[in-house]
Amino acid sequence: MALGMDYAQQDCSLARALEVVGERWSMLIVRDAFYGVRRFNDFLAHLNIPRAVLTGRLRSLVAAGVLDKEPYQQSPVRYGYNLTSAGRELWLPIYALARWGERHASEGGARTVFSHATCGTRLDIVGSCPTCGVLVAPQDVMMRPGPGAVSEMRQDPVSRALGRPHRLLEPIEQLIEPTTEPVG
Amino acid sequence: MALGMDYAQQDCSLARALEVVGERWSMLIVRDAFYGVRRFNDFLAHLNIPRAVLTGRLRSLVAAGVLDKEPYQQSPVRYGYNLTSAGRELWLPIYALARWGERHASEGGARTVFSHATCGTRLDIVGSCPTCGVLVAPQDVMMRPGPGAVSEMRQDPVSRALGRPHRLLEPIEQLIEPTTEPVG
DNA sequence: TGAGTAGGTTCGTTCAACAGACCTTCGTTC
DNA sequence: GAACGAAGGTCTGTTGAACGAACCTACTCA
Repeated sequence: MALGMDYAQQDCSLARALEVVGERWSMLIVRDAFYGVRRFNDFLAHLNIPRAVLTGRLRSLVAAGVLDKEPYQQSPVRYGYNLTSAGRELWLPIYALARWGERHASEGGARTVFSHATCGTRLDIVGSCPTCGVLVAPQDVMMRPGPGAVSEMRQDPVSRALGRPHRLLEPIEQLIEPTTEPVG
Repeated sequence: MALGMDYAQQDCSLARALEVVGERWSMLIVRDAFYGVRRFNDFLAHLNIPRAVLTGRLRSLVAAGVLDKEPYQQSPVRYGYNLTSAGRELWLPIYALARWGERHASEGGARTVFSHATCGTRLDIVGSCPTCGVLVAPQDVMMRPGPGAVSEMRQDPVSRALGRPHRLLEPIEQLIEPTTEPVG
C-alpha cells in the first residue's frame, strides 16, 4: 500500500481486504465493473482518474484476483476487465457502504436504486429481496437512477449508458448509443 | 480527499461514503472504535499510525458525524472518541468487508469470530443470526479470536485487551490488565 | 497519406504520509 | 518543590504516490 508501509501488523481480515480494495480509486473501479464497465478508456472517462493510476490499480486488482484481463477482440488486440468470482463477492460490502453513504453522506435521496430483477422489489439494507426472501446475486440486481440522481452531472457516453436501467455485470458497450452528432 | 482532488464528480453514494471513510486508516479507526477503543493513545498503540495522521483522521471523522469527542475525565481533561449512531451503522459494511477479506485475502481461517451475544451463534455472511433470524446490532455482537488469529503478532496492552472475548462497543479500558511487572 | 481509436508509458510538480522530536497540562512521587 | 510520567496533542524534514499533460505504439478506416 501507500508510502512503503502497509497494514501487515494488523492481524485482521478487514486490513487484508483494505490492502486489496482500500486504496484510492480501487473500490470505485470495482463498482464500475459491477455497473458493466470493462474497457480501459471507459473506466478513464467515467472516473476521471489519471491514466497511470488506472493502469496501476487495474494491474493490482488483477494480481489480487479481483479482476480478470481478457482480450475481447483480436487485431488489434483489445483487453477488457471482468470481475472474477472473488470480485463479484465484493458486491455485499460495496452495496452496504453505498447504502450507508446514501443515508449519512448524501442529500436528496438515493442516486441509484437497486432492485431484484425477478420481481422488481427494492433490495433491503443487506442486499436481500424482501419479497422473495433471498440474498440477491449481483447478476440478478437491476440498477436505475434514483430520486437523488443529478442527471446533468456528467454527459459522457459512459455516464449516459450507466444511467439506463440495466442489470449489474451486463456489459455497457451495447448500451452506448452511436454518437449521432446533430447535422450542421 | 487526498491531493486536492475529490470524488465530487461521482454522482454516487459509494463515492460520498468513501469521502468519509475511504482514506487510509479511517476504516481501521472506525473498526477499532467498534472493538472498544476510545482513547487517542490506544488508537495510536494499536494501529501504529503516525500521531499527526491520527489527529487529522479523528478530526474529520468527528466532523463527518461518525465519531463523537467527549471528555471522559476532568482535571486534567481527557477525551474519548465514541461512535455516533451514524458511525454505528457502519457495522454492516465493515463486517461485510472483513468477511470478504477473510475468504479472499487471508490464510488460516478467520482471525476474529463474531457471534450473537444472546445465543452464541456465529453471524452469517450479512451479519444476521441464523438461529434467531435477526440482523444483530453491534452492541449485541460478541467478538473473540478465531482459528486464524496470530497471538504472537502484537503484545501491547491494547492488543491483548482486544484479544479477550467481549461485546462490540464495550470500552476496553476495563479489559486492560494493570501492568504487573515481574518483581526483580 | 492522414486521422482516429485503444491502451497504455513517461515526466515534472504537488501534497499527504511518515518518523521522530518536541510541547503543554496536570497528577504523583521522592 | 523538583523530577517524572501520562495524555493528547503539534511541528518539521523527507519520501513517495497522485496528478496532469504529453507522448508512444499498433492497428483500422477513409
